[in-house]
Amino acid sequence: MSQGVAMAAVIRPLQRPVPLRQSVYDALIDLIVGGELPPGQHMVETDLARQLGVSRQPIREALHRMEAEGWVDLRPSQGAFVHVPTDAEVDNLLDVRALLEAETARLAAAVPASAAKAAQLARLREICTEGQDAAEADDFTTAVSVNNAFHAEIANISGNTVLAELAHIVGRRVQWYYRMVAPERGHGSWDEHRELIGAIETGDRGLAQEVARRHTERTREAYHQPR
Amino acid sequence: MSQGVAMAAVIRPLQRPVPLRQSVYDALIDLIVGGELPPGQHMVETDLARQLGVSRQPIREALHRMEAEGWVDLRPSQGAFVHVPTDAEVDNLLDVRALLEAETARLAAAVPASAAKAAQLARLREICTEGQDAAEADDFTTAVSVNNAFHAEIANISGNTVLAELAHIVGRRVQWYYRMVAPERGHGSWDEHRELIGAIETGDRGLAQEVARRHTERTREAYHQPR
DNA sequence: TTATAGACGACTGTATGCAAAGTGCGATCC
DNA sequence: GGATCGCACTTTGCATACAGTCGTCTATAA
Repeated sequence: MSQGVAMAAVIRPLQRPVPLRQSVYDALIDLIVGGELPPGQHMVETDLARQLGVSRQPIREALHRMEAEGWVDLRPSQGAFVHVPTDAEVDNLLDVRALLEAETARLAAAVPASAAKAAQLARLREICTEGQDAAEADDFTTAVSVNNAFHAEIANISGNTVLAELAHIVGRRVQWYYRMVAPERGHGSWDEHRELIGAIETGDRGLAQEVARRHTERTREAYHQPR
Repeated sequence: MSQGVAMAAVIRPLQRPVPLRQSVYDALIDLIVGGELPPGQHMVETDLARQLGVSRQPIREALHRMEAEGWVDLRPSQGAFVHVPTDAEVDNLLDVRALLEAETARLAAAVPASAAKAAQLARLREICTEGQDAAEADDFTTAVSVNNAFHAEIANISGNTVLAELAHIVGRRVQWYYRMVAPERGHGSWDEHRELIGAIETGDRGLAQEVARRHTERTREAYHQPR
């Protein structure tokens, strides 16, 4: 059967020009996570615009999105301030993350075995190896991004996109908070990650849920450790 | 003890001038939930601006926030379209809501009894009565808002503000989807609500969690009912 | 010296303008 | 008659301009 376009299977929606607001959004989050913009900092639109070489408009749009995701607080007629997390809020956020990650893992374990799932599991193992390498090399930056990729992949397997998005947003904020108190090392518990993969592979929902929850709890302990 | 300002306990941060974008945001959500803007509808900034009597700027800002919360899809250089939920996505969202509401209820049940909690429980019962009245009067609009108030109050009791916010956002979207398929009646299961209150009051975490989950599951059944 | 009123400066909120990208329609050619 | 190319219109993306508000600093009076 001939089609108007050859190789239709390979053609994808192709990447439209990335809006400036998106780049600005990414840049600002990096600045916050990286610590250049400390909590409580007043983010003056004009300054940011000049520094990033754009007008105030994309800056504002990025800030609004960041407010919706909890990165900044927007006080009317005063502008944007980097969000200052209280201890109680960090606890709350960790609770939520535990909840979301556990459910994600449970759903992923519930997915019946298939060729697609096998491929995703293989990808998970691959990510694990990368993470371990980064951890051993004390490469914190890639360790973080690899960790994100790991959880994103599990969310992928689970098949619940809504849950995946929420987990992603919450996860990034947790990483930010975590980095503020322990900037020097990632929680390189890649063995736990492997255990989780196993639980997902064998389809043991309860175990997957439990392992994920325990894993998240460890972050809380690390956070509350006396420093 | 005399203070510079009398009645300090009553004074609150006071309401700063509400930005236009906020009003626009509320108005647009009402339009979507109310069905004036059907899913897939192209929301032209200029038209909305003229209809609401403001410039394009506040419209854009509201649209960006609405995208972050899943109300509209923003296609680059094409504009905003009212989000079209797929059946799979509705299921996903219902799963997430079940998860969030159940956890909220569990946390609320875990809060130790106190004068403050007693007052909140009383408020819950009050809301229940209002809801039942509205349901019996077939006043769907207030029934919905009362239902929202009910869940918001439980989230309040739970003390986890992060969870509360998430539950609120997800809950509103569920109500929208639900209303699209069953515009004529609310799910007036106020007896279940009362059962939930009881579980929270006696501090039975497991029961509270279970009741909340069951309650949410009923929504799913109603949604998938052949129509 | 302290408290208060006034004015100045800075920043946000809103509106408008301009250029580029996209879409749809019509003319044209096979 | 059908498909394709090109043009014009629509709409967004970004920039700029203006007005209102808030915070602060200073000068003045008690």
